[in-house]
Amino acid sequence: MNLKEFSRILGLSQTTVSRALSGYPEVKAETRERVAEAARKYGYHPNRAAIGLATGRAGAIGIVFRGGSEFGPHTSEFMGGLGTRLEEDGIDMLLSTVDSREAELQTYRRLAASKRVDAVILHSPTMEDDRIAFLTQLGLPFILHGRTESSLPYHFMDIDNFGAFNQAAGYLADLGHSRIAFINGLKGRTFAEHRDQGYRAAFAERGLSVDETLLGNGDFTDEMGFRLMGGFLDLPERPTAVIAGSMMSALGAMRAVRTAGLKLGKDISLIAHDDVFPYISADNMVPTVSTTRSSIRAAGVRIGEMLHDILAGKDDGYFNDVWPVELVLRDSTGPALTLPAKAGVR
Amino acid sequence: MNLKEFSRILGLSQTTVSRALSGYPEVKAETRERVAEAARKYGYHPNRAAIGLATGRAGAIGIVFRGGSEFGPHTSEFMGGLGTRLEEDGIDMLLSTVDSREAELQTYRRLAASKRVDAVILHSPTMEDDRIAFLTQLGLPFILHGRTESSLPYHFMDIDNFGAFNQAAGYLADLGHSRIAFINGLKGRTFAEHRDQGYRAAFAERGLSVDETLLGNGDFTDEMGFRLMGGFLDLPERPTAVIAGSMMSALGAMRAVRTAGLKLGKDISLIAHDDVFPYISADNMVPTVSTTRSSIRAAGVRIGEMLHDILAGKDDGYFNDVWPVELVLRDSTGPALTLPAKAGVR
DNA sequence: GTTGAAATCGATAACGCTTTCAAATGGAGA
DNA sequence: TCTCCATTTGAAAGCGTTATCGATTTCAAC
Repeated sequence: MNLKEFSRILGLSQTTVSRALSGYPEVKAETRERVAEAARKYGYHPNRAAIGLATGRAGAIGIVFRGGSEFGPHTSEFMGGLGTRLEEDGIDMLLSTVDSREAELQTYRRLAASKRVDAVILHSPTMEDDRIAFLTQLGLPFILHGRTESSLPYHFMDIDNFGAFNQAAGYLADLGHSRIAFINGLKGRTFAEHRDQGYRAAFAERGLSVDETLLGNGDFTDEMGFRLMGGFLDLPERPTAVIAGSMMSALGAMRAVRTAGLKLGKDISLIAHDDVFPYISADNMVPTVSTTRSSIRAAGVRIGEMLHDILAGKDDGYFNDVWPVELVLRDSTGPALTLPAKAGVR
Repeated sequence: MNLKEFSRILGLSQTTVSRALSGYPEVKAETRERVAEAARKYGYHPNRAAIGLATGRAGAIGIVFRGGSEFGPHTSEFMGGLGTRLEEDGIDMLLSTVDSREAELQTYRRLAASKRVDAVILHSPTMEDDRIAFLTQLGLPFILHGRTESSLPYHFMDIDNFGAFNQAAGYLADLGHSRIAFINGLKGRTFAEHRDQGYRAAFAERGLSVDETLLGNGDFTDEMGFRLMGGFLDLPERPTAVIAGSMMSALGAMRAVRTAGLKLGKDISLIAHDDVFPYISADNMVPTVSTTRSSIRAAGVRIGEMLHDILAGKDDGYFNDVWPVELVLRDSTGPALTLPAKAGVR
């Protein structure tokens, strides 16, 4: 069923039907209703390719994943939020997977040239990210989930990673911990750098010095958490607290603590960053885990909103959201019992 | 840049250029090469909407997620595999999220009517799944990841869930375990039913009877694993072994076992189903976990292949893949020490 | 009744590609 | 040199929308 036939059934011109369906004002309310109902009845949906050709808009946004392995739990949650928001506007999400950075840029070029998408969403930025310049020059609208260092203006939405980990480290320090291990994310990623800076700033503010041997980087897996934490616990002066960049690595770290025969919340304090996954809850851990908390799903929804505004053309200036992060205290954090270096007394 | 301008630059007709780019045989190899190179040089990519309009093909496949929350780690892995395969054919993946079953069907109708996708991929089937009949009647090609009971023929790709859990339960039973708890997936889902059947069959084959109080259903989260296992351990006659439907629930179950002061692999044996996530490895648990193992990513790749064949029109008959599942033994399984019912001795 | 403006509606030209069918070109054979 | 077939190229007709105008209807006010 196409517009021609559909409008013939209705006894209206294609123009009127098209206008009625797209909600243009110059069609009588009664006519519009009649058209809408008929569309429902006959299951008429305009051919998307034809709309695209006529309007120049694709009605879809693109997201590219590197390696496919980049498609982790964080991504899923984010997409869930983004998708629910985009659904409202009838915008679809187009996914691509590539195996290299070069291929990623190539994909953007293809998506732009072939007009498959109206905009793309960037994620996992590094401190210096060539995609900003590339896409700006390409003229393909984009929003970055995260931040990067760039002289060019661009839309982004990020959480206050600096503040979150500054708070976490500061809180632990104020509990008397001075040897605070840090299981951070992948080196080079902006969020990991910001977290690192926040951590260091907390120490600096208190006149404490950072022990570099207590810092580790890696992807957010249970395994990485276990390995890094195991290493920290083997140090001559083990840490009395640890900050984990994700619930996954926290899980591994907790395992390492238990394996070492230590008690969480007592011998070792833990604060983890919680992206709020429905299937891993800090409240259900034993002990419950103190977290810096920020829903990655909510971030997806927000970016969907931005996208809506940008595609509707009402983006005067650039969206530059930075969300504060909440520190939620639970049972995994407590005062430093054993003061390292000099033998501590209870 | 459009075809008209691009072909003018080349001094060829639109027809020839189009044919050269699409690999038609009636264009001289030399011409084809010249066109291909120019396309690269000028970054020409045909407008996808125009192609779609002219050919009637969308060049994309659709996947619908309910609730957005359905978008868990299993899905991500699957999509990663699927995406890498589809990439080869230049087929994009179109994602939609909906909030009800009704909306899901509605989305399929929209995708089909508006010709946004050439096929869809179904997942998370229940034993009786109305989507098969719906899509068959709609005429929208589809592949089901999983299986369902249907009188209609359809393409599917599934793993041998029956066999996997039959093997797992059988192996534990042969080690002397008779009280084997089972943390299964969501009730109603085909895979969970098949696993249940496999479990029961293992008992039946050995003349053992199944204790229904040791069976639990739930989603694949750490929390659910913890809760269900906790319940089992509180029973007057606790189980001596447990089978978990996923690594997530296994993680929770392990936590419950430890919390109860029991030792894994000794007091309690564990077999978990491993979908092979890169970020949670059975080999890195303490103790290492015996698993029934089947890469969900590989399943994605396979379905991508099927899709390729179906869209190329070379699907004589229906794809009905069922993959065997491997039982990998590690340290979490051991002989039953305490025989329940009569007081066991250590 | 008329009139004129406002409210509706419709014919038709894009949009950028594929594909059909016809035309041109090239080379082999006579 | 000419004819004829095979190879290669081209002109033009869709594909199903939207958007631009121009045409028609409606209706209040005279």
